[in-house]
Amino acid sequence: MDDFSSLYRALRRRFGFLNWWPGETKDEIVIGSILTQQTSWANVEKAICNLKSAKMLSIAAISKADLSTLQKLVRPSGFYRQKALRLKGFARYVMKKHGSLEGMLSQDIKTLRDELLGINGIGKETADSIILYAAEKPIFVIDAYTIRIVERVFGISLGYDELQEKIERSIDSNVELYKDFHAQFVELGKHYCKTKPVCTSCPLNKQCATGNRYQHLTN
DNA sequence: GACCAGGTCCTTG
DNA sequence: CAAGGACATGGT
Repeated sequence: MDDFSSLYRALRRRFGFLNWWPGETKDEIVIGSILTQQTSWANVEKAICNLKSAKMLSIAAISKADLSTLQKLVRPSGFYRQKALRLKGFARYVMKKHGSLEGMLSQDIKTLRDELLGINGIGKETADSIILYAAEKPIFVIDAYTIRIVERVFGISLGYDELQEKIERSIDSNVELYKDFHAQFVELGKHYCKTKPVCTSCPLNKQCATGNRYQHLTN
């Protein structure tokens, strides 16, 4: 019953092609992936806008930035002391080790992922977001919504690595598909799958659907 | 005022 | 390994 291709088609019909991070620079995508940790995108945009105005929307600029200046610029995105530190730490690491962001991103997936996970402030989701959206290499990004939705729709409860492996085995290994499917999970989650333990209004609950748990999406 | 957001890290049991 | 707290601003 775990037909991810079918779920994707249903979501795609319901929400359209979402196209996250279209035509942005790799620097902006990476910076955004750190700023968006546990934070609404609207707030992240404010911080990105501040960085852009200050000409600090690049890894090279951030690597040389003054910490308190960085804190002020990213403040709207929340956890601003922590994020300023993470951003600067990441940027300094990249410039020192690779000389440029592109240098780091051009490595193969496994090397890149292991390296990213060793940097403070970069966990699995952020590492995978950077690999998928900035490096544009096929790795499926799992987030809290993905885990919750899969629990409700398919009734299976898996951890990050297991679910990632399962989804990657279930659909084509395609960067554009991975990007959009991940975005679709988040979009669906924002509509129907908030964190409340009991979500009676959620159409994804088992009792809300019969055979096809996401039939309502296709109507 | 309560709840939540496109997580991660650190400490405990 | 699972659970719980800290980190913080802004929208509903």
